[in-house]
Amino acid sequence: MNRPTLEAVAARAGVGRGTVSRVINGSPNVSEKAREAVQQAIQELGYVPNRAARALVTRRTDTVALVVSESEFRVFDEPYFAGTIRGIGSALTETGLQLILAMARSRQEHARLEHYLTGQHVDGVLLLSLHGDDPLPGRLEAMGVPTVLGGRPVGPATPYSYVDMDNRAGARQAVKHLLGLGRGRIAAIAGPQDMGVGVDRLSGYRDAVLPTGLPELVAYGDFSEESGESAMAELLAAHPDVDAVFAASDPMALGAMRVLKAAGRAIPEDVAVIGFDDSKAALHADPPLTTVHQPMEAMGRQMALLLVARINGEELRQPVVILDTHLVRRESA
Amino acid sequence: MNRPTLEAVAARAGVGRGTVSRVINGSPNVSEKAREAVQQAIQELGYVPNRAARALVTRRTDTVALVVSESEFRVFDEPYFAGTIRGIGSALTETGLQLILAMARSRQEHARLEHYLTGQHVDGVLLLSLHGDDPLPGRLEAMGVPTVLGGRPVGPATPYSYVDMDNRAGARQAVKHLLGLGRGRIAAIAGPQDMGVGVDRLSGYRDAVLPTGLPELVAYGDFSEESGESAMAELLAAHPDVDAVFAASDPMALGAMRVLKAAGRAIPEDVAVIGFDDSKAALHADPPLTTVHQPMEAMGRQMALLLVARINGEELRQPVVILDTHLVRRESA
DNA sequence: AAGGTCTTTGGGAGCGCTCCCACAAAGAGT
DNA sequence: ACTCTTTGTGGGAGCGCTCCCAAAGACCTT
Repeated sequence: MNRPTLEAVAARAGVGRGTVSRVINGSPNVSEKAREAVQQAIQELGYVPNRAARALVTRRTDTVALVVSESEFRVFDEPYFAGTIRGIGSALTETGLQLILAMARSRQEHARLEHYLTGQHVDGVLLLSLHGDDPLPGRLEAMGVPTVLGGRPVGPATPYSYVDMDNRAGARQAVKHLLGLGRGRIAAIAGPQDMGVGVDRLSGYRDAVLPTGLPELVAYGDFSEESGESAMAELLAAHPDVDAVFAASDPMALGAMRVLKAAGRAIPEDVAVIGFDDSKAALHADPPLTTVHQPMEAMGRQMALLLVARINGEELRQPVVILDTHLVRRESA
Repeated sequence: MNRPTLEAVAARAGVGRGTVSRVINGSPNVSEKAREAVQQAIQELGYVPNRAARALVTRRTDTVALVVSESEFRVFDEPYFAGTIRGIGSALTETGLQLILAMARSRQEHARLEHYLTGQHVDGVLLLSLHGDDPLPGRLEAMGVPTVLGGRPVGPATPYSYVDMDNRAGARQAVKHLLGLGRGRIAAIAGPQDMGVGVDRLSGYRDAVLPTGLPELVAYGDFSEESGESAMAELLAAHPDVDAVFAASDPMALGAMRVLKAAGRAIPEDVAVIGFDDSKAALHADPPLTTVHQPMEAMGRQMALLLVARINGEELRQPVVILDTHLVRRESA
């Protein structure tokens, strides 16, 4: 039952440890004959290198962590999560790295997690949907742990590398579409303003509305369906004449639609609605929700690729990647 | 920048390596004085044990893998996934184990994954929603890797340990509720019959229908919304007089509802609908979907706990855990 | 006071690997 | 023929930890 070691392979192949190691790590300076002998021995013995032993000497664990911290614990429920993790997974398997899922709910678990991540247990860290000025990325980078964020962090010119959607352009395009429909009382249900996504999607709305001289009607939510409902109720109370809504997330748009319907407004006749995410739920909504598509799987892939490049110490021309978004027209607007 | 080693801590505390190791691992035979000195040194140096070094000698990695294989890659989209992983995460952090997410899309990645998992890189494996007679759990156990399944595997009396919902009882209860409503043409949209869940939920339906002498009207789906739509269409064509539907998953129930509405049937007046999952979407459906609740987070926790127990070599009286399900009555039935 | 037991301690050995140095073998140049 | 490379190879050292053994103390007994 005991797994064979490098030494066993060497003995079997009639070579030294060094040669076996070279074959395994693809060193060029190995004779064809030796390589074949080693490969056969590996095959016969079913040899699998011991990661721990390798990690001990190389000081690399070939492992990266995807951190899901307390406030974003519900990411699992969110439509974008599946795509992102899929992208991360596919990019990572290609490079042979392992993905560990690090979760932290309480504050003390958070501290423990930071301790763990900085304690040479992972080669790099992937951080999803950061809120506010979370100190984690700064601490990690300070300890020499490469970190890549998913979504622009708030604050001016942070030094972190990240992958993000072009949220601003997407929002702008959505609102311009509403404008093109002849709507004149366009409201926005914005996301949390302590997140880059939240800020950027609202900026996009403003970009489109400002030049027209039309009023800015804004309510805030936290991307959840419930918050979309209350924001819509608020909007409806303050501006009964609203004729279009741009919601910064699909769940919020869905919540808004529910409230609008309950208030007797026809969609899109009375009020046009556009969401953001291009989630599955948007497609199945009634009426199907016009929304802004964002390439989630690509984002995951890019995050992983960026991280791998940084782990390998490559000089990055571009530590930031921005992915295109575009409007998907359906029936709600 | 170099992280301190055990030896550094020992030197600082004025004790030997052995004593530091004992303190870290909570050995009882350490004097109070030594323990304090060591703890302070650890604090001052910010010492974090090197996992690789420890793993090398203990032959334990303190890591378990959650395998998400090709066919179930969409689990990320499924409502039950979030709860399960949450439960796994919370149970695991308590025990200090790390969770690695192992994904395999293609067949060859699958082979590589098996190689990896059996190659002493993880202490145990968690397998979600197995299809058919997947050879993976058998291979893993044969190689001495403890494995716990989420959901009963098909086939009579497999030797694996697993955690499952009482799917049969839940389904039976749902159908009995339909019967209690006076419905007499109750159809089932069953899940894949190569999965325990699929089989059991259909059995529950039969348990309730059989004694009544009413006809069994069954169509099959794969738990997805789309499959629910086509199954419902099929059912409607074959049995236009159907007055109730029990779907083996919420997405299928939602798909069925869409088709029913399109066919002009009122829910629940013309056709009552019950789903299974108690997902968030069920709550927000129109009308709110009556469904069978299953404790997903508890399932995740139990899976993790079972695995940990097996890893620690505990003698298990009960290598199988079945969790209760119950009907949640809303407006669709 | 001497011998016993139990607790606590330090440190050698060794886990399986990579790194690197020394050296052998094979060409290449004079 | 001889040196000087170049290429390929074996194996010592050591990564940071746990295990375990021998020895030192502490505390009883008689």
